[in-house]
Amino acid sequence: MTIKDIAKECGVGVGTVSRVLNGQAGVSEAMREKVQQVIDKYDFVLNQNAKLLKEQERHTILILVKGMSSILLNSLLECIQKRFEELPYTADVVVLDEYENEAQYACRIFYARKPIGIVFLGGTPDVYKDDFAKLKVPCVLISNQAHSVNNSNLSSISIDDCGGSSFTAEFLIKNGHRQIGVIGGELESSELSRRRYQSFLTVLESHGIPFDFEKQYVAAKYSFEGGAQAAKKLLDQVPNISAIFTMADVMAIGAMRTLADRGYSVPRDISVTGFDGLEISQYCTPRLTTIRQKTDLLAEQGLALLLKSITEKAPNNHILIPFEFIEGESVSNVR
Amino acid sequence: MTIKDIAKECGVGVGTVSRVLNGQAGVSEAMREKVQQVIDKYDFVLNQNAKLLKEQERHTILILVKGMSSILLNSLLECIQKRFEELPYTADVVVLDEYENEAQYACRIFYARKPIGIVFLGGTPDVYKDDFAKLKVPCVLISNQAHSVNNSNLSSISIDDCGGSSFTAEFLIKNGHRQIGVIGGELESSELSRRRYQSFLTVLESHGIPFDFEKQYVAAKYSFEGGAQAAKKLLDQVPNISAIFTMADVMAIGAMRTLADRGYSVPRDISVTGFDGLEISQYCTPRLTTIRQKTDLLAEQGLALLLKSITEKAPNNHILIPFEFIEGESVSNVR
DNA sequence: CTGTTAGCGCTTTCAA
DNA sequence: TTGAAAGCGCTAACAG
Repeated sequence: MTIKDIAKECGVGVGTVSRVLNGQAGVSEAMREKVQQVIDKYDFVLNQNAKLLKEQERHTILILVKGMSSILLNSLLECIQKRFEELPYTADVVVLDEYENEAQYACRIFYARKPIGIVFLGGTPDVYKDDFAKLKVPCVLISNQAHSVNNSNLSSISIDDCGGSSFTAEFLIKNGHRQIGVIGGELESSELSRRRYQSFLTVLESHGIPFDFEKQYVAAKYSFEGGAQAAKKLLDQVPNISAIFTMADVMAIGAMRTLADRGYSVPRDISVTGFDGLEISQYCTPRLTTIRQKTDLLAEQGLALLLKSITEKAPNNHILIPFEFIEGESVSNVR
Repeated sequence: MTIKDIAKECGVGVGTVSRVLNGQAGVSEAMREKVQQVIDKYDFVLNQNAKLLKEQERHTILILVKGMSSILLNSLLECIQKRFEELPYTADVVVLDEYENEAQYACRIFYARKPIGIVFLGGTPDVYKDDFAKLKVPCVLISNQAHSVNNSNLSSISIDDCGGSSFTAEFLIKNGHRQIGVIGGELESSELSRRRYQSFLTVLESHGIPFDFEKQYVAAKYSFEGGAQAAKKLLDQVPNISAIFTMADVMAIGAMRTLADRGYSVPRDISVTGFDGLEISQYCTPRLTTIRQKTDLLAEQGLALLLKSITEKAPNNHILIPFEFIEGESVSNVR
């Protein structure tokens, strides 16, 4: 069933049918109705490939999701999908493995699919800097900063990592904690982790609190298991910590698991803080004290950024979203 | 940049370039190399739309995900994506809102995109029975049963709900529980919930344990918040329960949150069981006693089912995957 | 082994 | 307001 068949059945030309299907002007009301009836009769839908081939495909926005395992990205994706319902664009979702080079992938797919823009959900511009620099369509990276990539097509929007880390540090110190362990990502490979660590450290230093990186910082994967393993190492290296600052809720939950297994009570014996503010963080016991990423804002404004680049050729932009502190029950006052 | 440009630069016909690009036989080694060089030089990639238009798009398998919020579907999607790397098909992922009619959507998109098969991740065949019956390509529903839909194109693979529920019921009873609350889905609209409830009930009855549906069953959404709210209602209606059987880990976690807030200790005061065996279930405190869905098996075999329908025109099939019981720490022995 | 060519289904001029 | 016709970039059948 093609547009031709519909045209034949109506006894009109394909042009007319096309116009009706696309809601374009230049068709008499009577004719429009007649054609629409046949279309409805067969539940006819245009062949997207032919349509896009002809139109040079300028309606698709590619959404590259880096690793489905992150709960944060999921809620982000959900928000974005919702926004697309009102948009005159089609969202094409592609899920990449965690270890793939998302920028390179984006470059390749760009030639093949000619999207009008690309949304990166998650992604590590610091790792694939060179490939990110090659992007030739408006792009936006949501949930991480892309300052360091020198590409006028690439915008980014992310939480104020530094603010969140500093605030948490101040909060812990205010509550009397001075022996604090930190669980985060690999500092060499993750700019994000570096930012969060540095801000945290700076606050400690400003309070004259020493920090022995070798012992008190443990690198881990951003996962439950990563957090659990890291906590073990941390406890072994620094048995007398009173608090653990983690760079992700999943890590915090993993760490709390380890603490429970070793007989520690959170927050009575050891306090724990998270980062992200996932839904689960307010349902686990104890509720996590954490920094919430406003996923709806991230999604909304990130998309807006991209659309502005597309429609108004606005220059790229790097936005920082303010963090929100959630005081749960996982930090105790040890003063 | 099109295949024509490449051909021109090489001084050959488009046919030759096409053959090289698609790795087809019938090109001399020398020519192949020469063409490949130009292709590499420009990082040329075929226009998918043109290719698919011509080929009548028989390479795409559509993956319809019903609601991104379910952690279970996420891990399922991840497994499936991984499998596709070895497959000669392209996966097209579409995420639908929770309240959309996935079967109707599938029918529509079928006309437009002509996928060779469709994977439903999540979905409620009992609700959209009529639309599921209309599907005209091989389809597989993963994570729910589609027995009730009379459609020879539709296969399904899901966990043995009944077995899982019965086993949990026996386990609770063995541990001395007789006043058990149940938190599940709306029985009127969810066949899945009905199955799980019925099996549970049957075991209770076989042990001569009474169950007052009005008071002891609370319907809720499959979410943290749903579980939390339902638990409140349950506690109000039946203050003397010693255990709560939930139909999802997220519900169980939500329920445990409520229990903690009301001062109950799990499992000392009240036991709780989950369903799904999500990763988080083994990181929360206490670890959940639950029924694990083997997502890798579901994904693997579900996809195999679909491929068999596609390549060998195998008849549809409804498979039940055995459940796995995970004994966590959320059930106490009250004998 | 290689080049030429006829469409795939659609949109969009251009003429009528 | 309508229909006819020219491609969009590609594959595959056919001819050389």
